[in-house]
Amino acid sequence: MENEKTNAQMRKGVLEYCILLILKQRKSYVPDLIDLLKQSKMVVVEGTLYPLLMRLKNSGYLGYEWQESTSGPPRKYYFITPEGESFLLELDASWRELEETIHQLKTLNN
Amino acid sequence: MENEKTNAQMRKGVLEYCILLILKQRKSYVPDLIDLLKQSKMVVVEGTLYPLLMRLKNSGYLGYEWQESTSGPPRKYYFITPEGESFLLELDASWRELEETIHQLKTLNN
DNA sequence: TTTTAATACCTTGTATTGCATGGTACTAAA
DNA sequence: TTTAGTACCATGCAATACAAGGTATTAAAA
Repeated sequence: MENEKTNAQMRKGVLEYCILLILKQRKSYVPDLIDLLKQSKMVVVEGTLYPLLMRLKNSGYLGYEWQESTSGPPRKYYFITPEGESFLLELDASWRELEETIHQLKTLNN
Repeated sequence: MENEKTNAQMRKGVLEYCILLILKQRKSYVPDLIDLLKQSKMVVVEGTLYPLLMRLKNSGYLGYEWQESTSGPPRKYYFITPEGESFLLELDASWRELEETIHQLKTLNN
């Protein structure tokens, strides 16, 4: 149980990154995102996602558009903006650096 | 500047993991840890580290011993316990999963 | 001897943020 | 017209990283 907390914390840190990775490839609305993230073992709930999307939108990295649905209320589809794409490039670099860091720490030998 | 925040957040999530990776290989006291982490671009300050080490110790993952210093007050050297080692194995698994997750999300194609 | 500088420990207060919970609104079917 | 399903969003709490400041020990300088 202690482990799950740290496991969760690891995943938290890359949550924004994951969202942007997904939205780069397909417009999605919140239940879409939750499903996709669940498939990737990133368990996330609405209460986390909505504020996060709001922040990313307010930063100019995301936009959205409404789409009618045949089975319920309209859906808010988020998509990545050009600024979001370049932000994503930086996150790619951050991620690579982080991988490199962990690799280094695993092989401290001096 | 926005990037640095997310970059930092990514690194936060694996901070405990990094600490344990280091302590598995050498006993260290706080200024040691800060130096090593700085070399790995994980910028961390005392105010973060002390409470974190306290938590890990209280969870049984770390122990410590005092050592005299020739250049100042005695140092508190932390080391990893057997429980810490097995916790670390779980974190290794979490990290591998996280890498796998990101890899998957980068190649969503359906 | 007294003071200063360096080193190392630790605590407190603040801000961020993920999550649990609950609320509102639209659609379709019973 | 009521109920169930779907989707949006907001509020309050808890965890935690960090900034800032405080205490204690040692050694060297005054």
